[in-house]
Amino acid sequence: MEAEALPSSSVGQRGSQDGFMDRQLIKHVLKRRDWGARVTVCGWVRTRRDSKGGFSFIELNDGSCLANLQVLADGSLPNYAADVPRLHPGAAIRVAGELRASPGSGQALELFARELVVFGFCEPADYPLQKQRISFERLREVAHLRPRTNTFGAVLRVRNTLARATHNFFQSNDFYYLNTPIITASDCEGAGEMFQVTTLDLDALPRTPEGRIDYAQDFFGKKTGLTVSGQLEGETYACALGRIYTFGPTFRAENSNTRRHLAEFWMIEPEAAFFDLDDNAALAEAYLKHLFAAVLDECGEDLTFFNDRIDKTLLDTLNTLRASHFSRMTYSEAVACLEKSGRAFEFPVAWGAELQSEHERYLAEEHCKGPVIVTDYPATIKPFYMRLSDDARTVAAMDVLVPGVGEIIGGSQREERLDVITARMNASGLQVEDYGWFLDLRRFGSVPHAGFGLGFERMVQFCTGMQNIRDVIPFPRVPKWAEF
RNA sequence: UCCGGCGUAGCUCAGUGGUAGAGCAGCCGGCUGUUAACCGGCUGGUCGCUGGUUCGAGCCCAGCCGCCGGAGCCA
Repeated sequence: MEAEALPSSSVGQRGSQDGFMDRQLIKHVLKRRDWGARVTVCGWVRTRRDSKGGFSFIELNDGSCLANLQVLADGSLPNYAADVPRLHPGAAIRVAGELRASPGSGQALELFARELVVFGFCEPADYPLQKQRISFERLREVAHLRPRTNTFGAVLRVRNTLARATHNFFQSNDFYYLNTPIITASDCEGAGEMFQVTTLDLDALPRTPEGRIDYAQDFFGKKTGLTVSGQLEGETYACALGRIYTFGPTFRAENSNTRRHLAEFWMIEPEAAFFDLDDNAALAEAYLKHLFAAVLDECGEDLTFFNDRIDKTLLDTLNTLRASHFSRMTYSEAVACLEKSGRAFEFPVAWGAELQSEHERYLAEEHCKGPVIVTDYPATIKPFYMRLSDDARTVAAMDVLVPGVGEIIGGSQREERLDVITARMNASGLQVEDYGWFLDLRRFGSVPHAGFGLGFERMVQFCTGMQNIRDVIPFPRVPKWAEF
């Protein structure tokens, strides 16, 4: 092989004319078939296999896709003997070379290295990610390194596609992206416990003459916390601009220890004026199906990986759902269905009681065998802001239940009648004066409107088959865990 | 928070009262256009912590800590 001089790539040096354009991402390189072309890639070594014939195979991954690029490094490299034997999993390198058809069976092409530069070696004795299988539980303890694994790289790529598809869907349906506050004094009733935000000295709390904590001296002059929902603020913009959606972090200080709860998670909350419950359900269904289609169309390689390694039914499920019609039933119909099921549930089924997890699971996983939208819940088990129906027993609530994950969406048509909502607030023991601005929406030009909240991580779970929600968010926050 | 399970080598796990084991990883050697590479050897442990029972505890008991699953709360 003739030693042809290649222009030295500038990564890690200054003064490049082309900037980042002078090296390629592996996902693009893997599609090329222009043998002999000069290519420069940068990435992390996944594994190395040596031939005593004087050359080595290096599996290189740069995160741009699941697949690795096979690099062939041989003795014509001046630093072959010095550097290549030290390239253990995790080492970071740049390779410039020529594309070649691979004679081996596992890959169509390989990069024959003409230049190999090591950015950083990776000592195997200390590096947690070796070639052996590692449990997800263990990987949570090395959350700064787990994105270098196949699974977590794939999760992030799917998550990214879901985020982009969320914006695409709402933007193309004329919803405005609205940023609602992270710190708020309004507690969206029924949504959960709030994390308190304060600058008060906890060792020397100021007190009022009555002995209570004097929040007038706190940073905001009142008691504040991290948002549990942007809904109330979202309604204000929906009742002005028509259609909005939020997509931001949400915080719940519940001591929830399950595979589908986080203390910090991301939620998408569309809110639309002139929408009734049926519009709301139609929006939810269209949105979910848009997301299924997006990951199927854009994340095929990653979904195939999840289908092979995590959940054998994933691709079938998503393909079926993208073109399906979601089941719909009222709460009353759901109760009747559960009663007729002949199942011995741990918790009794009765009209007026909450649907338990086992009930929701039966409806989604066995009766409907797919997503189901349950509507018109008893007013007594839902928050004050949901619209009271004419029967005065139910509210225009809606939950979307999906197999495996459970409740992925909760929403409602909002109560737009001032007299009705104040009566319900009083009945719930809420101080009407605390919600003045919220009630103004019902006082001035009130309109029917509706919205819902979708738990983003639950959607990522559903689209990847990942069992534990802590593995679909980069840095999970749960009780007793806030590392990284 | 409640119920259940688990905690042993860097990782994944076996070991049910009598001198701590395997596979993988690592290191050394061999072999090979390899691809979860393979073959031989070597290295590697305060058995989560504290206390108790016992001649003797990884194993039995109690408390604590942590993790996992289920429930509740919810997205």
